[in-house]
Amino acid sequence: MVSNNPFGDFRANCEEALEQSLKKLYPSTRFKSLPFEVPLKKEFGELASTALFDLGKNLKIDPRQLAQQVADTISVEEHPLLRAVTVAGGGYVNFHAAFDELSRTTIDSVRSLDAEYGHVKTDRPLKLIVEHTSANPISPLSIGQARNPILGDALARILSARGHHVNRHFYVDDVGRQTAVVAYGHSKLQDIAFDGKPDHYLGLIYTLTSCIIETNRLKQELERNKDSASEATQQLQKQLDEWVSITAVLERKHRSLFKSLLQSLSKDQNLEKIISDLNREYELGEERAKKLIRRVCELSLAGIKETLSKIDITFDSWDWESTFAWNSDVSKVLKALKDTEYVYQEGPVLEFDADRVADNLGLKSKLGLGEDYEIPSLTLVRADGTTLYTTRDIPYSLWKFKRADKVINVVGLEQRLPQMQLRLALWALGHSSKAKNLVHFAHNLVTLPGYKMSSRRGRYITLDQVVEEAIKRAYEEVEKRSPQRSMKEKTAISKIVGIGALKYALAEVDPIKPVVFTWDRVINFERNSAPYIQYSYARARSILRKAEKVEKPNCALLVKPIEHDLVLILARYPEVFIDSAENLKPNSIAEYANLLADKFNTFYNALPAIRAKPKELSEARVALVEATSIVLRNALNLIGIIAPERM
RNA sequence: GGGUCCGUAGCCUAGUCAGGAUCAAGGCGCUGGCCUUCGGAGCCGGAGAGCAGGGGUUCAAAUCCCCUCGGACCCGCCA
Repeated sequence: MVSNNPFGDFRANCEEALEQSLKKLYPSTRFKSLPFEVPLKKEFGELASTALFDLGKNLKIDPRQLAQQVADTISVEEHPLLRAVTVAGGGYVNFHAAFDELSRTTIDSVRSLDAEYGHVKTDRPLKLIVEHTSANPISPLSIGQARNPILGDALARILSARGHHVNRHFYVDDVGRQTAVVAYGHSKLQDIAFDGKPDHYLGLIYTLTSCIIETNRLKQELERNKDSASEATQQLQKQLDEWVSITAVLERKHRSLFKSLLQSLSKDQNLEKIISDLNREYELGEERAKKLIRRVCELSLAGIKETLSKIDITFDSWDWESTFAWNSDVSKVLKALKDTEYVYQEGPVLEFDADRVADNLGLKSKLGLGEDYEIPSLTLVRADGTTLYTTRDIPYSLWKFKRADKVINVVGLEQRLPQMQLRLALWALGHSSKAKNLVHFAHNLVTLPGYKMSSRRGRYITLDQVVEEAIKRAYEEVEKRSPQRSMKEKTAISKIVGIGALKYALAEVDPIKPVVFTWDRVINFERNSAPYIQYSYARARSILRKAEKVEKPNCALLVKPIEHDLVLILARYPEVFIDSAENLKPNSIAEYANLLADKFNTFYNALPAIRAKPKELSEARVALVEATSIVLRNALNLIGIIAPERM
């Protein structure tokens, strides 16, 4: 029999058995759901129920006695995956699996479902949009942001394996001050040669331009306030000092570029105004601005795409933010919002009263907020008539919901408030179901020890750098361990291993927790890493290349504890997968893959497969190896990591 | 000041949402073994925490509630 969830079948057997038994013993008592848990020790079986603690308390009978009654009532013959039911502790009912049957079902199922094994389909397939990465097209992707594409891509793969129809969208954030800054800087430097990727070049221009503008602004402001020795002045001075020191570093590193940029910019009078004019013109869709800004965004984006394609991350749709500004979607939304009671004018500025929406619709507790917490208002329109990021995100969200039932925004933790305001805006507009189906998948950042990366300050390690280093280090490892392979093969392997290591390091940690960047952490080849799992896979494949093809293994011959362990882990993969997909937990797949690799290596070391005697045992073990290799590969693929045949 | 999140061995991480078993799980590092013909990026063993601290709820708390402490993030006419 082929099952897409062998452990789930075992669980169902246990539930049936317990339910029937309780019905027999206590016909009048109704049970809502019977609690089960996976025991920590092998001697306690494969699944245990704590249902009798509760019942015992209600009936004022020792739970242990009840458990014994239950165990006595159950006849395991009626449940194919059940071998024995025992009682332990203060009243646990322990269910022991019939391994001959469980092994057979599991191994048969894995081998026949192959790439589909474990990826149990949902009953309610949805059209989903996973929006991720969505980096500003003004600088290269940094390692600080790198969890976003890696987690976003893993989520998309997992949800798609779950049977949802998933589209991956990249929101190109081309509207806003930052693109005006880089476009302006770029426009002053037409013919400078730069070897390297365009996003790296533009990132540098962005930093240098920001630096000059910022220093300038702070100096002017200090000049204006020079008579008052207030706290504000001190603050300004402090900021200026920071920028001056940043400038010093940049000037030293990029002398000629900095010099020519400074020369050009100093000819212009009011830099602040130039930037905000350019921003406004772009938002209005004026040709001059379009020419300048689109050009730099496209250049940057080409570089970003190149980076992403290196790590095998692709998108179905590139959605330009400016589209929504230019096609009147933004103005329609603003008009609709103005018709609600939640928008008010504050001088020239338009504000959205998010707090009131939450109060009126009783949403605060749903949003996890205290009733007396006041949600800050959101500025929709600036004094100069331009809109803000979150404002434009409202029509974009509506646009996404025309194409999907549910939208998952993979966005940094620091944007919690704007993401919440965005949802509240949808509620205010009457789109409550859309608001409910808008999910902010919040993740923490990768930080450098001691400080946060900042592209404005030019303080970042690019993802390109890390990828390159990862591949380089992987090559050295391959060279060390498999010097006999051809150069071509070594290169191919080192890509798979290096990128795998990087992805795994960022995917394995709970997304909500920060990751502190160190090279050794992000490029790790030892246990608890992608290379370790990949190595286990390669070992399994190596056995399979040498072994004869097994048709009908007799899995009941697998009787050693480690063989049972391995079967059990394989059997559990579908439940791990379902939990990971339903609760958006890519890291649990990473964790699982590592556990499976661990068990496999123990097995590998303890028992021979090919040369086991008799032949039937060897066949059964080879089938187990094959099943393991399939599940290792399936799990790795879900987090975007390739399982190599050799390494 | 207000809000959200995090705090598990020297270090990194799982377990916390859906509370359970007198060894709290892995990895790094430390340490003692294993070159057993299927790949040593490996395997087997040892030492090392009682889950930030304190109260409470419960038959049962790392897990739930409250308080305190420490750290991160947010409270922009930035994104």
